[in-house]
Amino acid sequence: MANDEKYSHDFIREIINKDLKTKKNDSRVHTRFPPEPNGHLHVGHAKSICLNFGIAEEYNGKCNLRFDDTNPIKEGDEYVKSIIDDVGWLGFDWEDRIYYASDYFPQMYNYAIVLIKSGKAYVDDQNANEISYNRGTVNKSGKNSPYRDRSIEENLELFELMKKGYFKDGEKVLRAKIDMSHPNMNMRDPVMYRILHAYHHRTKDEWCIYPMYDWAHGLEDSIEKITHSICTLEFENHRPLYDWFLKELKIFQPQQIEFARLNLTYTVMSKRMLLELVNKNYVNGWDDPRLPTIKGMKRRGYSPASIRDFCRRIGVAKVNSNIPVDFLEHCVRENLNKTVPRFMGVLRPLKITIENYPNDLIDDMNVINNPEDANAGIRKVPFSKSLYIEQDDFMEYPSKKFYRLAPGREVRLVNAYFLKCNDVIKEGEITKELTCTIDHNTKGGNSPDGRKVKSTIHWVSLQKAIDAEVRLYDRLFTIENPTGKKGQDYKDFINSNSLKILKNCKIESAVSELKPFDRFQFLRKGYFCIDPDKNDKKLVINQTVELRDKWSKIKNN
RNA sequence: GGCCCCGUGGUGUAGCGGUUAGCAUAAGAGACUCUGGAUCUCUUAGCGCCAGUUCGAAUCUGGCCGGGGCUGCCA
Repeated sequence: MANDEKYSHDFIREIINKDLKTKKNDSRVHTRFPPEPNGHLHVGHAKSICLNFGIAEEYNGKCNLRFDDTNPIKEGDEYVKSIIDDVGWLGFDWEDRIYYASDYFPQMYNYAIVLIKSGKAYVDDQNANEISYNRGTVNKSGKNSPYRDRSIEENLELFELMKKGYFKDGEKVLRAKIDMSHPNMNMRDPVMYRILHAYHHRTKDEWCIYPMYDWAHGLEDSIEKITHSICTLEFENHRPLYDWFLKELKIFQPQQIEFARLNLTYTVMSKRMLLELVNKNYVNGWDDPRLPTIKGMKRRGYSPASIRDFCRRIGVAKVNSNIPVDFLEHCVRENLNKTVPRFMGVLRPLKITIENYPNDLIDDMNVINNPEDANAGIRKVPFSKSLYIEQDDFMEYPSKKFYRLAPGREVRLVNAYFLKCNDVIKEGEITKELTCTIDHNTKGGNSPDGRKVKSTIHWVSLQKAIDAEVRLYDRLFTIENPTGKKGQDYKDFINSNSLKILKNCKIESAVSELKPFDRFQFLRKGYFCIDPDKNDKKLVINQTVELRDKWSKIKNN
């Protein structure tokens, strides 16, 4: 199965294939997704989620959802809930395997005692500044702590007192005894435990010492018998330490594998910046559709399938890359095109009156729901003497390449009639209304005489249209890499026009039946979804992404 | 100055000693179309550099150049 053509062949799967061949780990494949519950998930996490859960699926293995909650100061329950929601929404199943690093605190403590007893760990009384100073620099080796050679008995006693709360925050730490002149800074007697008299979202006040990432993470993986511990590139230099702890303890040793995290153009992905954008109200909350958060993408109308497809298609490697956000949008369009129904909505309405149509007649037209899906069927859409069409679909003095409606010109109203514009009613420079006629022989959209029109436009009955607020989103930043300009704050590049609200949109009434997060296409305009702000009085619609638009290129060239 | 990682079309990836260097996307041209959408066809475009090993190198070796990371009691 693992060798099947349909699966991608990245370097991680290559390692797994080799391990399977040599029957390493009894041919088990067991991964994990280990978020810290200190923020909301974003599309970068989605890449990791798809990788870890995807690999487990492909190899008939398992993937755990594990909260790496070793720092009570930053972490909280609300994030745990949010992460669980998001991973589930993306379409992955951890079955009963939802774990917390904090559940392993007692075991970690015991392992620390093992290390102390073997002379490989010691309690250090230096403060944070001293430790930092004595660690040296990348070019200068560090200095041994004056407390480095305490007796095992003293270390045991002190460590126990640390745990019992005899010391204040920062007064002591437990350190691994490795090598203060190691060329890898991580190996210069790294801190294993710090004292934090802080309330933990799960263990409450049970602990006042908390394990550091490097000490904890390998233990978590080992305890869960993870076979392949996949993380991002910045942990490459931590791998020797990861291995060192497990080897000293002589316990199960997973293999840490590092890959390049996802970067997307025109956005930021760091938790710190995302938090700042939210807290300082540059956006409206964690689920703002302009944000690359999972919640933002959900509200924007991105489907889980399209995000999964995107993550699969960008591949996984060790080169730092910056993926064009257009590619994400391409994946979204491709998925939505095939799966989502079409409706008609006029975003910027222009009234037209059909002179040769009965005043009171409202006739139902048969309109195709989705030309990409033969099973989607048709629906009835009311047609009447007065209609709204899109302002963009009319030009009084058409430019050369424009072939929509213009005075004297004929176009087709989708699934309705051929329409000809006769007069333009203006107030000053502004076009207020068009008077038109239809060819009654073209009902349904085709002419029996076989004549063609250049263009087909959408429409909504004036009497039957419903009003809606439509929110249009543009990229949040004005440059591809907002964090890449040295000396400049990423906030300097925030796009002040990233949100446009259209309040006077005229929508086909069937859209009012849709529920929040339902996705659809407004014919010829783009993909949209119902915003959760929708209520009985107000219909709110988000633009997910525009359709590809050749005309705008022609127009602007 | 130390240590670690990485260099294949514009972008993202495949390649595992012999391939017309594949795929996707972007760009350009055309066909088709009741969405200037979708679909289809074609075109442009790539192995960082220099040596070495070999009958043969994107692939193996060395050097160079370029990019990224590492000096939290964060993860």
